[in-house]
This record gives sequence, structure tokens and C-alpha cells, in this order.
Amino acid sequence: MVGSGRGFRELMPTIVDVAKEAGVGVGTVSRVLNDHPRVSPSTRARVEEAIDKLGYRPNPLARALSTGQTTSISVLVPYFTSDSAVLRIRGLVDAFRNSGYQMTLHDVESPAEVQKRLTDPTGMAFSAGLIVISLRLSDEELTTLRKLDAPAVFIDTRAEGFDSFAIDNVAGGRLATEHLIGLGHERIAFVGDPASLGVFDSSALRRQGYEEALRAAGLTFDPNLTALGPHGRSVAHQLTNTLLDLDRRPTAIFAASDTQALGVLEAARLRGLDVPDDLSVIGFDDVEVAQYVGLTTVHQPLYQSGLIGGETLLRNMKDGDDPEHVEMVLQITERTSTGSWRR
Amino acid sequence: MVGSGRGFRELMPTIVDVAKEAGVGVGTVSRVLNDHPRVSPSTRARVEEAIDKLGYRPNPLARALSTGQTTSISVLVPYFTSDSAVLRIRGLVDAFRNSGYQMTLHDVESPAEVQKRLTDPTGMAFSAGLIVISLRLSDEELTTLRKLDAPAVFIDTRAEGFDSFAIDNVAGGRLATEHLIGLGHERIAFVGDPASLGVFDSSALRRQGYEEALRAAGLTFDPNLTALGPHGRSVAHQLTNTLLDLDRRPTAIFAASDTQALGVLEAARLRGLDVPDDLSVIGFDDVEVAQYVGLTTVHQPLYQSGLIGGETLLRNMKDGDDPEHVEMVLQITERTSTGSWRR
DNA sequence: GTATCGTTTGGAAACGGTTCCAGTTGGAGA
DNA sequence: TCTCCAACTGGAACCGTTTCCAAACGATAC
Repeated sequence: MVGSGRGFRELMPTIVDVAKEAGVGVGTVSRVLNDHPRVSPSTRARVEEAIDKLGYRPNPLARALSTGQTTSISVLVPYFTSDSAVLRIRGLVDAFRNSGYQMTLHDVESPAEVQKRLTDPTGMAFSAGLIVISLRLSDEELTTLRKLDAPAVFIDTRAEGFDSFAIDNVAGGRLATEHLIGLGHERIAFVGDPASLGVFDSSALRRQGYEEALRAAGLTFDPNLTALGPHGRSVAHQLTNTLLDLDRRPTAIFAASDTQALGVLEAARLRGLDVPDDLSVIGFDDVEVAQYVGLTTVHQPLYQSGLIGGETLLRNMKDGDDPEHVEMVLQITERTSTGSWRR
Repeated sequence: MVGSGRGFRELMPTIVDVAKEAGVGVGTVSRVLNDHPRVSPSTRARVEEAIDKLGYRPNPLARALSTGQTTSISVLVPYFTSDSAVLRIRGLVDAFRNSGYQMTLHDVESPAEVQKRLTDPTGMAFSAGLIVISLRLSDEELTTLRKLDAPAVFIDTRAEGFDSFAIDNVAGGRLATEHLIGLGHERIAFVGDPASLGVFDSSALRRQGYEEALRAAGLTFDPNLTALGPHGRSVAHQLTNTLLDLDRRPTAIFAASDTQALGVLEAARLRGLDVPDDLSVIGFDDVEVAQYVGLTTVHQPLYQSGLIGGETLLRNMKDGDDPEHVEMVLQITERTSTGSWRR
């Protein structure tokens, strides 16, 4: 129902109109509307008839104002433009499909915007619940959230006192690197985001796992083999060029995300390097494109995280059981972009 | 601002609290809030101070109820799961970024759901505006919309009396087919959706263009070369198998969407057919994956349609100028999946 | 016939804003 | 000093619902 137009007010009957038509009081109409038990069958029938006749629909705004309960769920997500975010949101869409709740998308492109969104009431429009994806909230923000006693679920991030679904990014970084080490690679490079962005730290954690795995395998960690830059395919492409220009160039590259891995593959292809014979490439996320380009990657359950997160929020809005953190499983999806290194 | 919790009501100061704190009437506070001119600077300062001190934020619900104006824009979109829908929505996100409006996503998976969404007030939650993507609304639905005098913009579809941005699907179908004909192909197959779905008819229109182009070029139209099935990669894969099993199999396939083209490529690859030497494949849409797999396709401005559509809606909500239909340009993006046929 | 009790019902108050109308104020002009 | 007017301000009414309280009602028991 869309109703901002001028013609709107005159067109829509209100609960008062229905009450008059049925010859009852507004309270009775409201009770019929909300399935309260204390209404006699005959009265109920009369009211329902009036509702049908007038084509009356309760105004959700008025209802929300009166009850303090809305039917909209806010989703706070950074870089909606990324494939992985889209996959998670698909899960949310499916979770909310027949719930009666609407999903309002809040794309956030900087840490400052998070703060703005959380405190700006127009922004969040008084949602019934909140989904936070891939964002690390400050203690202050979390305190506000707790005080409001608002149901919230965190996906791909965690927050004390709230349900959360995330992966162990450090372990994921280790997993990817160990895969390459297992194939015999010794000069393994890392392409990812700079750590300083603060809010979005998964890349930094994956890098940590990368370093840990190298050290655990007794390989020397060469800082020259770590190339960092803003997230995106073309930046990753450039970073890869500098890596491949090194005197002793890496034989394998671990990209902190599939998007970046695509940039790496692009750079390799343009130089005529064969993947995986000349260069192995492993990504992270397992977005849809990965299977088309044959990218070996660390699979994380993106769609699932949205679906389960959404379902959990719906449950929380009813019950509100104890919050728990769920660590989702990671596994290597091996395709054709990685191969053994024996020279 | 999330506010469904119990603690909420007591926590948030209202306009009355602010009025008391500043020692003025509620009307004055409201005027300050809404930048009405007739407030003396000293009073304004006092009120603003009180607002800061209390951390007051106006309740958007109450404001909306009172003014009849909301800050949410509903987006009606079928199959949010599709890549092309996602690209359009990215455009919308960017269009609405700093507008102060929120986007509420309504995924629709069947024609029946459209009707439900349009009439169910909880569903559309009284939006300030409406974006309809890829859906053909019935006359009845359009009449309702017009009566409500609600600003609406149609993308990838058109509607009498509303702004719309779409492509000429028939022309697009011709374009794709002519491209293949120009390469020397004579047995050209079509893979697409069945026409009967009613609401989503772009595939049928593209097929019409396909047939027109064949006839115009003096080629015989062979019904056996048209394979239809529910939209999706795997279905397209299967359909392609039946096409390639024909005695005189096609030398080129036009898929009604890139998603389906991916299924076609998959089937060809599994049979060991070389693309484009043994089989040319052309898609439609030019989604992101297309460039990774080297798919030749009919490019339509997906992101742009969202961006421009969103901007147009915002403009309409202010001015409301005469509606117009904009036909967006199509062009072939040639990659490596099509080649000339000379045998 | 009346007292009693539970069920059903009507309507006022509340939710938190905006808007309009009327009243106050202060300064200019006579 | 008085009048007049514009600028500013207070507060009631309203938006459309829910909820609560009190009243009406009907049936039962005496």
C-alpha cells in the first residue's frame, strides 16, 4: 500500500468509519481486528462485513505509534555492492519471506556512517529488529543497543550479549595458506585490505592466519610479499603487478577475498602466466563467480549465514533466549587455480 | 534507531520534555525542528540547547502519522536472487544514498504476490514512493496506484501514466540474432523462459525479436530450435543438452539471459565442444559474470536504470512533472563466446 | 422481582508528533 | 499615551490506532 499522495487521506476509510458503519464502538472494531477473544460472534460478523464493504485496511503507522511495535527490520550492511553481502542478503530475504516483516536496507560505506545510522531515528525508522552484517560496533554503540533492549543479530561479526554468526577468519587464513604450503609452495604472497580501516577487519585477520601458517611451517615470512590496498578488483590487479615484478616473485598468491582474487587472476592472465602452473591463486568467500572462473577458495556459508541469522532474529523477537555465538564452518573448495609446485 | 524494546519508551525524551526543558510550548519546538522561519533566534537557541541536552530525536512514526508523509521507499522486485535485479538495486542504493529516504525491499516470487503486496498495507508500510522492477502491473493495480496519487517509477517495464525506464526487448532479441547471422550462422537456437508466466515477459519478447530477425534474413524458423523452461542456469543446461542431441544441431545459441547463457556454456563445456569454434553463444543483460567467462551478450544498462530510476522518483516526489517513458539503449558487447561460422 | 456475576461493549486517553488559531508582545506612528 | 500591526508564541485539535476502565447487558440464583 502506497500512500503519500494527496488523494490518500480522503480515500482511505478509518477505524471510525468502520465503527459507524457497523454501529459499534472503535474499541470493538479494534478487538475484531486483533482477534481478541471477548467479542460476540454476531458483533464480529457485523464488523467484518463493514470492513469488507468499506475496503478498510488498518493504518500500520498509527498501529505502530500506538503499540510501539513496527514490522520493519533494519539491515545494516557495508558495501552492499559486494557479492558476499548480496549472498547474505539473499538468505535474509528468504528468512523474512512469509514472516510479515519488511526488510529495510541501510548501506554503509564508512565507519562514521554506522554511528549516524544507529542514532539517526529517521535512518532506522524504529525497526522491530536489527541485523548487522560485517560491522564491528563500538562499545558505546553496543551499550545503546543493549539499553534499548532491541533484538539484534550479528552476521560475519560478533558482539557481546547478542546472537552472532561468524567464521574464524584467522583460521580461514591459516587454512588457505596451509593449502598452498601443502602443494609445495614456499614463496606465498598475500593480497588484501589495509588493516587500519578499523571497522572492517576480516582481511587483517585472514592475514594474521596467513602469517601464522607460514611460521608454523617453518617458512620465512617476507614482508615484501604482503600487498595491501583498498578493497576491489582493480586495486588487487595493480598490487599483483608489483608482486610479480619482484626479482624472486611468488609462486602462489592468497587473496583475502574472491573479488581481489579475480584481480589477481586478471593480472596473471595479462602477463601470459599460466594458472596454476606458473602461479597458484586462492581466494576467500566462494562467491558465485568463483565457480565460473575455476577459482580455488575458502568456502564460507554466505547464504546460510543470512538465512540462519534472519531466522534467529525472528525467534528472538518472540522469545528472547540467551544469546550465543555460532562459529560457522570453513572448508577449501578446490578448483583449478591452485596446483602443486615442484621445481 | 532501533526501538521495539521495553526499555524504549522510558528512555526516549519526547517533544513535550524538550518543551518543558526549554520553557516553551510544543509548537515552538516543532517549528524549530522543521526550520520554520517564524522563530526568534534566542528562542531557537534555547530549544536547540534543550534538544542537545536531552539527546532528543523526533519519532519518525509520529511525524509520519501526523503529516501523512513517510521516508521509506518501497521497491517491488521479482526474483531478487537474480544478478540483473541486484545490479539495478545497486543503482537504487546509490540514488537514495543521501536522500534521507530508506529503501524497503519487497521480493516477489509470483504474480499473486504482487497483488498482495500492493494492497496489503502492512506490506508496503505506507511508502512515500514506489519503484517497480520488471513487473507488469494489471490495469486494476494501476488504477489503484493512480487513485492514491503515489509517485511511482517503473524500471524494466512500462506503465501508462508513470515514468518508466526500459529497453526494447524485441529489438534486443533481433540485435542478438542479427549478430549471430552476421557471423554466418544459419542454425540458431533459442533458450529462454516459457511465455505463459504472464507477468515476466521479457524472455518472450526477446524470442519474438529472434524470430523476426531469422525471417528478415530469409532463414527458416525451426521450432525444434526453441527450447523453453523455467528460468535458471541448470534448466538452461538441460535444455541445451536436448538441443545438442538433435541430428542437425545448432551452430549458435541465443540465451534469453546471461544466467541461462551460463548454463548453455556449461553444457557445451561438459560435451567437450569448443566455444566459439563448435558453438557460438550469446546472452542478454551483461551481468558481471559475463566478463569473467568471456560471454558475448546484449548489454543493457542495469545499474544505470536503477540509478536514473531512483533519481527520477526523488524528483517526482517533489515536483511531479509529466511522466515519460525512456527507452534505454542496447548494444552488443562482443567477447569470446561468439565466432564466425564458415563450413 | 431483585441481587449478583460474568460477558460484552463504548469511548476516553494515550502514543508523539504537526498545524492552525488565537493571544501576547513590542515597537512604530499619530 | 493610545492604536495598530507584525512578529512571535502557546496550546488545542488532529493523525488512526490500541488499551483500559467503567457501564450496559443478559442470565442465573434466590
